[in-house]
Amino acid sequence: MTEKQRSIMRASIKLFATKGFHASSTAEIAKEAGVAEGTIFRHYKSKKDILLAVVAPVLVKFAAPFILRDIREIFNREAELSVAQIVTELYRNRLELIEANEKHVRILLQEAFFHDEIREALLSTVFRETRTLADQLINSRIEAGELRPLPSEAVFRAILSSLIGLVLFKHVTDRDGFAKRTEEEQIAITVDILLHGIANRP
Amino acid sequence: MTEKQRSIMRASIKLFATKGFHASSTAEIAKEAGVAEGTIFRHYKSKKDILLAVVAPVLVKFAAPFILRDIREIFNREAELSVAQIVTELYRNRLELIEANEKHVRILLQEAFFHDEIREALLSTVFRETRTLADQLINSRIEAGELRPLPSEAVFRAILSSLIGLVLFKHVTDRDGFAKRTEEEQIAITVDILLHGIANRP
DNA sequence: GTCTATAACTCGATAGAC
DNA sequence: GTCTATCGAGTTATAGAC
Repeated sequence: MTEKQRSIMRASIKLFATKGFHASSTAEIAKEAGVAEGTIFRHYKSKKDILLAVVAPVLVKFAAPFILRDIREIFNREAELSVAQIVTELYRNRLELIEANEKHVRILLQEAFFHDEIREALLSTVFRETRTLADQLINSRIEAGELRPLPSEAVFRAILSSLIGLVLFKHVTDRDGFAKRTEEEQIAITVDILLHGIANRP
Repeated sequence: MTEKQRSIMRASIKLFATKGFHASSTAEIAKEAGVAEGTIFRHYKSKKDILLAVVAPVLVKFAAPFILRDIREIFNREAELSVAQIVTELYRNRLELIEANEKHVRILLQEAFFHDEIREALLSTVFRETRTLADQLINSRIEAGELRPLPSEAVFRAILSSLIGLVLFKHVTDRDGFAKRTEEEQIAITVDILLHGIANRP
């Protein structure tokens, strides 16, 4: 990857995140990146290629760390971690990752509306793989009596919904300035509600 | 509003929802609407005008009271209904509304990513008012001992998160064909988990 | 229907690295 | 001398505009 290429990536991320893919012209990208327009097409065979190049690393990032790599480990070791602990760590980890990759996430979600490839990639990597691993964990914890005997699909949905809620509300309330509680407290309350919802009572 | 104008609106909504604003040309809109391209510019001074000056305000102004009306209605009967019943009805009602206005919802969400005006309008009308109404209900039910003494913000987030989860999963699993349960069952399980999470034990 | 701008994209020329 | 990254004028199609 040459310096120019990195520059094209940086410019594309900036423009796609703020104006969207369709509204950003290759001429703008070239200008923002400080390269000739032709240079863009030496490296990417089409404008859409730039988009996919921007989005791909994020998909990998979100599919790979923690949950996909470590959950199986945790699960196989008959872990000493409770579901509450796992979910808390999961939420922390995801919020951090989203914050660190905010622009990329924006682009990914925005363009998932329009491009089948991106939507499909998102579903088949992040979603499906996560779901498969989560199902194993959930079912084993149900058998162990830690969780209520609910359909694992519903439990998965509850866990993911709470995470999405945390992310959305963070952005909404941040901008409003009426978030009095710290993020750590928000996570704690959310996990408390979630666990009351899915766990067996002691 | 003339018949042609209505036709342009209808065509715009259809195209914007499926391809997005930038990917839809005025030529396409004209063709879809069965009018000459020039007609569009007699009514709207630019393409963006169709979106901002017409589509967005119409959506927000007409959608907001409509959305809130049902919520108010449901909340007004609150005395006789349990939180579980209220939330169940709310979810049914919202899912129905979203299904019936899928295209409008898509445009709103898509454009909310890019246009501050739309995002702000959504937040300051639908979101804030709903939140105010919900807060009253939640706090009164906490005082009555029906709900656990949690911050109403967190309870509101839990209720809304579950709804968002239902909507998202509906679209994902629909396309996957692995939704075995009916929507009514999905709602019931979701409400069950939610209520276990936020309600006091009997 | 027509005009003008601009979109994505091409390609021959160039220049420095080895 | 060849190779590879780069440039940027040039091409073609189509956009918005009226």
